[in-house]
Parts: sequence; structure tokens; C-alpha cells
Amino acid sequence: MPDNPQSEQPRRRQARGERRVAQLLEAAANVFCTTGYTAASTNAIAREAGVSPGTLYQFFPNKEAIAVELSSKLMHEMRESHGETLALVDPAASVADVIDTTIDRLIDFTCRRPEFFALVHGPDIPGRIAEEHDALHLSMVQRVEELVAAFLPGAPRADVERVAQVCLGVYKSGLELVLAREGAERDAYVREIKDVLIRYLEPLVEQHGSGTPAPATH
Amino acid sequence: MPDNPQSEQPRRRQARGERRVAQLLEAAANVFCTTGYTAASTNAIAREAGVSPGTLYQFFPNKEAIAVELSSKLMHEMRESHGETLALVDPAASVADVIDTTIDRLIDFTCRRPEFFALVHGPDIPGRIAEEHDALHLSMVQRVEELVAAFLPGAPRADVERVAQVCLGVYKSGLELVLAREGAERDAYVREIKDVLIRYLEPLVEQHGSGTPAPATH
DNA sequence: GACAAACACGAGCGGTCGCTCGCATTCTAA
DNA sequence: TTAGAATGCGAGCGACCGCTCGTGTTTGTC
Repeated sequence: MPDNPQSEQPRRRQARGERRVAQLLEAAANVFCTTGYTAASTNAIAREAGVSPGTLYQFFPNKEAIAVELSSKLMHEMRESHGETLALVDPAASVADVIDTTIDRLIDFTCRRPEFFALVHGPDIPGRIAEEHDALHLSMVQRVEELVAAFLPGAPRADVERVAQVCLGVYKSGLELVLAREGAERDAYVREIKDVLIRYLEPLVEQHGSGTPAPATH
Repeated sequence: MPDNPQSEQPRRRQARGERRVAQLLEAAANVFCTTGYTAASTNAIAREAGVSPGTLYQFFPNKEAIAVELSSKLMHEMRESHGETLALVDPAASVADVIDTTIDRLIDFTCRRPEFFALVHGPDIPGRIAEEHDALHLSMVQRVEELVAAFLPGAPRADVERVAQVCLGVYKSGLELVLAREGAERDAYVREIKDVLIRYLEPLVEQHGSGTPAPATH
């Protein structure tokens, strides 16, 4: 065991260096956004940031590290924002109200951080990022599961998980439609995907409120 | 398909050549599927097909042409299958019945052709394919719009389009969830996404007047 | 069998990529 | 002031990419 596991040498970084890193990450966000991970060249990222390739490699060991740092930053931000959004749901509110406020908050965040959506949806991203994203997705599923479980007390775990997955899937596909629109049209689409979710969930809740067990599907 | 309508030089092709083309397209489907378009190397495709790079270029002018031919073949197949599925919908049936049979057919097809889904969803595909796919998507939207319009007679065009887009979006996200499952779990997810669509559409239909949609005109 | 066309090969060309390295410049601490 | 660390540069290395080309083999036709 020659060296400690994660923490490296105390590589002191000057203010200039911090600025460069931020600059490079922003440039990387742009380039990854427009060309995808594989097609983005490190030289292009350096050029976009207005520095030389050598400078880029002063701060990142390799191309993957750039994407990993960028995405983990975005995911951390998203985990905080979305986690908070899903956590402060009023459990006594109606399904319609919960959906309404929650969807508004989630969409608001994503509209303000379009890089995230663009970066994470490529099929050519390195494994590290895919894993992180899977973990993020999983944690969101779990939070939604908690919400669903609160609305469907006593429902089988498999049912709760399925409902949560479907809700997230509907939300994601709606997000894509919403992001492709603007103004009034965008609002109409937001309204529409809320309706989809509300109409999907309300019958489930009603069925469960009367003490009737699992939905009579299959 | 013995000849091309707007063909070029009369490049006669022997049976061996036809076999090679099919072999190469299949290999390309595999490689594109697993690595995406950009990361897939023509050498790898040739190797997968068991031929030399030179042989590959005997039959395709460049890498893009391979992807274009492969995808246009898949899209043609899909257009036929899905077009037929959406065309032979019984306009007198209930929303629930229409959704039930239609979703079953669409999902059946996609389960049998997983390459398509994998190939077309990359962000790094060449422009030609993206255009073709957009055209395919558009034609599907239009068919769904026709269906929706039949169920919502007199609804504004913008509303009909939005409903159609949302339906397709929900279907696609459901497809992703379904393809990631197997057996009984898959069936449960299929049932679930049908429910989402039915519960979304039924109130719209009822709201628009008579429960019986556009009767067979005259 | 003779001949041309189609088919097959694989070394290698020109190019881009991720990344390195030697060296110049700027900052910080003593 | 000055040593040395941090920052910055950019030509260029090695690897791999899409693709070519000279050459040899198979196939169809006479």
C-alpha cells in the first residue's frame, strides 16, 4: 500500500488554476452538448476555452475525467434540487396538487440546466458516468416510490416500484416534448403531462383509499 | 429487389455479392447496436462479417452508406408494420380496445427488431438517418393524429397534435421500460402503459360529446 | 480453355485523435 | 530577491480511423 486510496498529493491550486478549471468545464459542457462525448475532441475543448491542449491536461488527467467531473457536478446539483423537491411534498395534499407543484419544480430546474439533459443522454458516455447516472436515477425512483407508497398504503412492493418507474418514464418523455417547445405551447405541454400523470394516479389512489387491496390488473 | 429505379452504372451483382451485402448489414447492425455509430469502425464491421476492409468497400462507398442502407431498411419495415397497425384500427371500437390492440402490435414488432431501437436513438448518427427518422416519426404522428381526430371530432388542430405527441411520447418511454423487462414483469409494464394511455384519453373523449366516436360516415 | 467482370484480400496512406514533453512564464512564500 | 511550484504553450508522438489500391481468385459467358 504505497499510497492512500483517493486523496492525492496536496496539489496546491492557485486562483488562476481554479478559474481555468471552471473555464474548461464550461467549454466542455458546450462542446459535449453540441457534439456528444465521443465526437468531442479535447483539442476542441481547449480551443473553446481559449487555452492550449497542454494546459487542459494540466488540470485533467484525461478526456474521461473532464466528462466525469462535469457530470458529477451536474448530477450533484440535480440530486440536491430534485431531492429537495420530492422531499418537501405535502403528504396530506391531493394527488393533483402534488403532481402540479412537483412537475413545475422539476421542469423548472431542467430548463435552467439544459447541458445535463444533453450530456447524460448520449449512448457513448464512459461507464463511470453511466453508473453515476444510474445511481441518480435509482435514488429518484426510490423517492418517487416513497411518495407512491404513501398514496397507496399496503400495495405490494412490485406494484409500487412499477408505478414509480412509469411515472418517471412519463415525466421524462414529457420533459423531452416540453424542452422542444417554447412559450404558450410549452405551457400547454406541461399541463398535458400533468394531466397524464394525474389521471393515471388518481384511480389507483381511489381504489386504495377504500381499503381495497392491490389493483385488479392482470 | 433486382434493380434500382434511378440506378447508376449497371453494376451487375452476383449471388455471392448479395450474400456479402446481407452479411455485412447484419454485422453492421450488431456493431452499431453495441458501440453506436461513431465508435463503430468499418474495420470492426468487416471483421465481424468475416471479410477484409477492402471487401466491405466493394459494396459500400463509405461508412455512412452502411448505416443509411441499414436504417432505411429497418425504417421501411417499421413504417409498413406500424402504418398497417395504425391503419386497420376499428374506428367504431372503444378507446380501451383501440389502445389495447394497437399497443400490443407495436410492442410486438419492436421486441422482434431490437436493432432499430438501438440504432436510431444515438445522438451521433449522420444527418441523413436523422432526417429519415424524423420523417418516420412525423408520419407516425400524423397517423396518430388521424386516430385522435376521429375520437375528438371538432377539436382544434393544435390540441389534436399535442394529444398525439403526448401519446407517442408515453408509448416510447413505456417501450423503453418494457424492453428492459422480461416475462411476467414485461407484461405487467405493458398493461401499465396501456392504462396510462386509456386513462389519459378516455376523459378527453367523453368531454367531447357522444361516447360513440365518429361513426362510419354515411 | 479464354477472357472479362465481380469478388476478395490486406498492407498501408493520409488524417485525426488523445495525450506528452520540453520549455517559457507567472505566481507565492520566505 | 529568488527558488520553486503552478500555470501555460504547441509541436508532435503513437494509435487508430476511414478508406484505397495493387494484386490475386472466383464466376459467368463464349
